[in-house]
Amino acid sequence: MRKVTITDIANELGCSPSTVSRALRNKEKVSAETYAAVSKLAKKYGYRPNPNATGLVNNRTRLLGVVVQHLEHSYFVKVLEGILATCQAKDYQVITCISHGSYEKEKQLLSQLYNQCVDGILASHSHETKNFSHFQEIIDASIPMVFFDRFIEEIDTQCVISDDFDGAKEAVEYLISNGRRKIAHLMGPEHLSVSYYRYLGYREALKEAGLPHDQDLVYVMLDEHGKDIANKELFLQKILEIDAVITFNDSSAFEVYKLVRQMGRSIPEDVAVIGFSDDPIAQYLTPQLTTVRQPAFKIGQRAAEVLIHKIERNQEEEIFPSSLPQETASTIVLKNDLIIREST
Amino acid sequence: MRKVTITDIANELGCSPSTVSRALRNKEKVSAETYAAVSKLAKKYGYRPNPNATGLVNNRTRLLGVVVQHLEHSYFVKVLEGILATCQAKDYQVITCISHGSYEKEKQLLSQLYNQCVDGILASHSHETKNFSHFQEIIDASIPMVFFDRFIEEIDTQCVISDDFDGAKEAVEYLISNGRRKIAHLMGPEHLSVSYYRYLGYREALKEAGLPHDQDLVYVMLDEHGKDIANKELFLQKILEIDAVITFNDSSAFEVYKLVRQMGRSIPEDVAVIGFSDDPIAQYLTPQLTTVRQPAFKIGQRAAEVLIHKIERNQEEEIFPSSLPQETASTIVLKNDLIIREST
DNA sequence: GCAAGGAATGCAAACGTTTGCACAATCCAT
DNA sequence: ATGGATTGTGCAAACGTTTGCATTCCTTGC
Repeated sequence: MRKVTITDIANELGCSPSTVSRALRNKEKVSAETYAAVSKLAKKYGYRPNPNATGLVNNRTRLLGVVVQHLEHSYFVKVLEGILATCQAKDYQVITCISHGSYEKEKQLLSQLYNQCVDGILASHSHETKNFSHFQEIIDASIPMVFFDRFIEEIDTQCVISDDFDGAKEAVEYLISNGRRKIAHLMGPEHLSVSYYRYLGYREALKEAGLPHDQDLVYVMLDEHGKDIANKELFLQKILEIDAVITFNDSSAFEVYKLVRQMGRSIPEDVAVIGFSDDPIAQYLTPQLTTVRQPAFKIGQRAAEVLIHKIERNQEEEIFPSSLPQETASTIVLKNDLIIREST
Repeated sequence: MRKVTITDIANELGCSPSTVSRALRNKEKVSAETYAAVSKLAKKYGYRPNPNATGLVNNRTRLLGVVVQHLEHSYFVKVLEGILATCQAKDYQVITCISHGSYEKEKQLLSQLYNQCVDGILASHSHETKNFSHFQEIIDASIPMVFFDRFIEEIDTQCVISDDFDGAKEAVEYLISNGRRKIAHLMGPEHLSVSYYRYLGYREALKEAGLPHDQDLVYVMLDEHGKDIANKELFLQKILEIDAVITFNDSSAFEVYKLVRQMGRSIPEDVAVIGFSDDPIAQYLTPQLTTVRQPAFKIGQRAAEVLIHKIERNQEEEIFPSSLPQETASTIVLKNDLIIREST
């Protein structure tokens, strides 16, 4: 019941394992007959190289690690699907890890992946993480690493994100073009770069349209779903004056729906609402939610492509040292799409 | 930049690698001093065994494969989270694969996992799969395997599912206890065992309550989301007569919402609706959807536990052949919960 | 007829572990 | 003192590959 090895084939053929190895990887010269005989037997027995053995000698595993904070939002699931799609095509396997938003867990997961000898790591850091030295350690150990969804200033490596500034800006421009003038913003948790970029996009659109920026129209979510909002009472009163809201994500748009109704106003007639992400729930809300769709799948794909490119570049580098120019840290920014539905 | 090896430690200590190995695994006797010295150095350098090397000699990788048809329903995501939780605790890594509902892809993924030398596989077969020989081949190659979510009669191995019969039955009983008498069922795709069990549960509840079973109240979904229903026109007309519907999943309950409204009736006053799964969308519908919650996380946890138990049992078996009684194929059935919301 | 060159193959070391066996040193009972 | 356990350690093989070097055999050219 043992899997067939290169030695089994060599024995049956009466030649040495090295010859079989060479024939299989078609690298150095073997005679045409040997090549044919080996190929035939290998096919017959469905020979596959033992990844532990090749891993040991080549010092690579074709294993990639993914660290993500949770899979509750469909956004991260889609990113993961994108990663898996690319890895499937390029013949890498993916080890998925969830940090549950915990800094300690994140540290632990990274060190596990390091010990597992993955060829590279894709990560989106947890909410809780303020100190990024555990990522730096991985990079220092020369494990290629690419971040997605979240940009980390402190760390000098590649990153794939979506253009949140532009996404928010376009959404607000659309509201303005529909005649909305008093547009509020329900902003995400303050320390997240994504919250901030969306906020800036919102401001920029107002500015370009010559509308005043009123800080009283900006409110901050204290949790991921918008159930808890700073200065909620003020926001409730403001709902009577505004004609549109753009929120940080789709579940918080649902909370806004409730508040707007609580104040006796209707969507979209009195108040237009735009969410962010295009979570499946957007289509199940009444009215269906207009939202900024992030290219989640594509983010995953690109991130994996960048990582694999980096890995294979390193591989070459080892064979021909310094044949390639030094790669610079770069950030790939993908465009969002505004999906217009009934709430605007 | 190389990781520290057992030999490095041995050299620094002036002893042989075998001594270090023994000290680290604390197995055979080493002197107290050697043990202390080795432990100290190992800790100092953060020594971790190379998984390729241990994998090669022990013929195990602490890698598990998961094959799932997609991650679009939060159900499968939660199962995956459960699997990851157990594996995290037991120090296994998980390679996730998505079949996208394709039989060919499923075959390909299984053989990849086999070639990768995973210690075991967790799988839920794709919609399309009618022939299960590729699973049988894995089992014949003595790779431990456990199925979840879907039961396969043809294959003799362990399986973890939820009690769909009972879940549906309880839901219908609840409707009856609320005075509903003409209860329709929107059934899932016909060849799936889950569809059938839910249907049977529905019938059983009617029977026990002494209500007639009317086949005109049962309709079949032609897709996963219930946008396409066999005999849709008939169903529309029936909506005028019925006072409740239980659907195959939550997204199809949303379609039923639309149809009920289209016929000018209201939920829950005229028609109560119950879904299945407790997808997050259930809470975002208006009215919020009563649904049968499947213990998805727990299913994943249990499936992984069963698999790991099987793997470690096999391990022992190799050391002490036939010391343990033959394990029998068994099915673990977990209970569902009825989550009561506004739609009933 | 023989050296030079090339093609095809084998040998052996290496990757980092584990483990059966052998050996040396120590201990206790006779 | 002598013998047999007991204890700690090292040697070497094994796991399945890859690969630099050596070897063999065959051309080919003079």
